[in-house]
Amino acid sequence: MRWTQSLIPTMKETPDGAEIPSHVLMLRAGLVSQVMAGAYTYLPLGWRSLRKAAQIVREEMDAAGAVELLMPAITPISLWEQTGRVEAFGDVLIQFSVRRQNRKVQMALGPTHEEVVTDLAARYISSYRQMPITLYQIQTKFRNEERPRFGVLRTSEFLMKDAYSFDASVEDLGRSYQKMYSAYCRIFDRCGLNYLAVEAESGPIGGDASHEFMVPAANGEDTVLHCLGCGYAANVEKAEIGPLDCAAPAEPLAELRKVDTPGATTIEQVSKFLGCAPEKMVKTLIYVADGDPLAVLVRGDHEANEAKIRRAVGAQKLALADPAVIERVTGAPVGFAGPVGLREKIPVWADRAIGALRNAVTGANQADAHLTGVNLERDFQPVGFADLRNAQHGDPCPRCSARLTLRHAIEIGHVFKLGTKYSEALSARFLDGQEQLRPIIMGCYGIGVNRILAALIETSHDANGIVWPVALAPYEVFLVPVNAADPETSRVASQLHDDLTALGIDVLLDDRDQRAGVKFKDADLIGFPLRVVIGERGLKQGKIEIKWRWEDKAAMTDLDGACEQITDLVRQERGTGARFRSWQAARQKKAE
RNA sequence: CGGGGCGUAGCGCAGUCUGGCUAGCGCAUCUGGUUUGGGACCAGAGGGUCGCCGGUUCAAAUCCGGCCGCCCCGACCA
Repeated sequence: MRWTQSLIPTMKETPDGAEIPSHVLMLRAGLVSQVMAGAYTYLPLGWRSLRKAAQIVREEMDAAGAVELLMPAITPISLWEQTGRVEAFGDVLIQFSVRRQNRKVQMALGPTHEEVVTDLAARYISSYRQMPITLYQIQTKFRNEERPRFGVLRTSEFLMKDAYSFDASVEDLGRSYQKMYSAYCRIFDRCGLNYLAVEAESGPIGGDASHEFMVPAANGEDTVLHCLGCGYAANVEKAEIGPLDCAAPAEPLAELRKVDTPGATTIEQVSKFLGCAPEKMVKTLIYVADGDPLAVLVRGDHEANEAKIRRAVGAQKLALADPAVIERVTGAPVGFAGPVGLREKIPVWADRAIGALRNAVTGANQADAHLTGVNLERDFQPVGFADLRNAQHGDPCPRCSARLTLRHAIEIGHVFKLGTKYSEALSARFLDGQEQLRPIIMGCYGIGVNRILAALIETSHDANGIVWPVALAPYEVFLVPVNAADPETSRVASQLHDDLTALGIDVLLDDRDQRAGVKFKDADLIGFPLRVVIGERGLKQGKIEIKWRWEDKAAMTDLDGACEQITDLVRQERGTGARFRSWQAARQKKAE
């Protein structure tokens, strides 16, 4: 391809509104163009990279034994009604209706395809002999994001690989799941991503039933806890907390005292008002679990974790109580709840860290008042202690007790054991070997293909621009004729372009009538892995220049045989990405 | 949906507070010339419903009201 025949609108300046590196660089390098909030055109270069990512996904899914199909993006609303997900998705589901003759047909744009694929399975899978089978597609998904942001990281329309496994037993599901897990590792390895497979909040099957694939990045929306000691990694919603030092400090018990705290309803306000640290305070949260109110105590500087609470109290449904309920059970408006005296009215659960508090500050269950000198046993006694909070940076690892590291990350993939939720709702049943009719056991597996690009750029750029691995680069080789007006330069460049292209190398020839500096800047900005420069000086000695994007120095090589040499280099790097990886590793080491 | 910011040429911005010359600058584009290894230089040219609607005024990019759009923080996120 020649530059002048493509559409590559690179920009010198950062467009107004773009902040994070991936967004800035994708716009500046002419990969994407924004159409509206949350919707982007993939320009020729961006589309090439996106297709390469999709192709890697496709190859590895095929290798793992999954079969590709394509389901429609428009779906009948009735399918979503059957599984109750019209309500579950709410405004995220993009619904619309069309007129057909004398009736209206209600539809939704697919945000994911469990319903459609399960309906398909219900029609065609009726025997255990047809399983295991895993179906997948690479398709545009639609979700009406409340607030699209971060460039292509959170958009209302995105390319997703979604796969669904169908098994006759939980054991078989485990094998299907493991195959997908391994395929994901190969996919992200091939894409040159530094990722973590983290434990995520699991579904109905429990155990290690869900993993998210995360790329640690400063701008990631997710939070993961990672143990550098043993490798344990989990989403903050899932992360367990190791044994804590629960011995109460050797501080004498203070007198229980009520103090006026007018208008101070938050931990921050009370902390400021009374001059006490948040970690000396008890946050009392009133929840409603399956219809019954209960209180949860966590330390002032901790965050309650609803999934852990739900598990601890054995509730199906759990939500923070509304103000009316809070006022009824505590006798005070929101912001003044405390454990003292609450036990007589509702069950009180405490996070384990509460056990180590001495002379704490809590709400007084009375408007504009708090209690100081509050102590466990003397003043209140929970019905139980459990791990009820989100893990924090520095908390002990549940496996090895080393300290957990908190990192922000971009979620690029998710594997999940679904169980029978959808097969039961949509009557996808099969006959087993004992002639019993049973619901199919499912798993689902998603990859955000756009996010592969964004995550890569977010973690692989320098001051000059993107640094692509060969696997994802829009073009593998960038040919720069220094002076396009020089006939010999242009002849050699053109020949090299044709020869490399014929050998199956993705090459872009910068045939613009521009000064060399402009071309070099764009080469670095877009980040083509291998830059080949053809200049008059070198040509006089029969030499051209070759440089990897991630290296500082260029190497001169004989024009004679250059085509083969370039082809070899690209092919090696295609296979292993070894050069890219070692640059990444060196860079990471430097950063630490 | 709460809080904040922004909207002027393809892109980045100044001008708005304190209303008044023909709405300006840099980049990009076009023409001619000189250049040609890290975003060249000279001369000239084209390109604008100042987000939209309404109001105030002799006069509105500028003041007032409403709306729309974009970005950031928060809430939400199968």
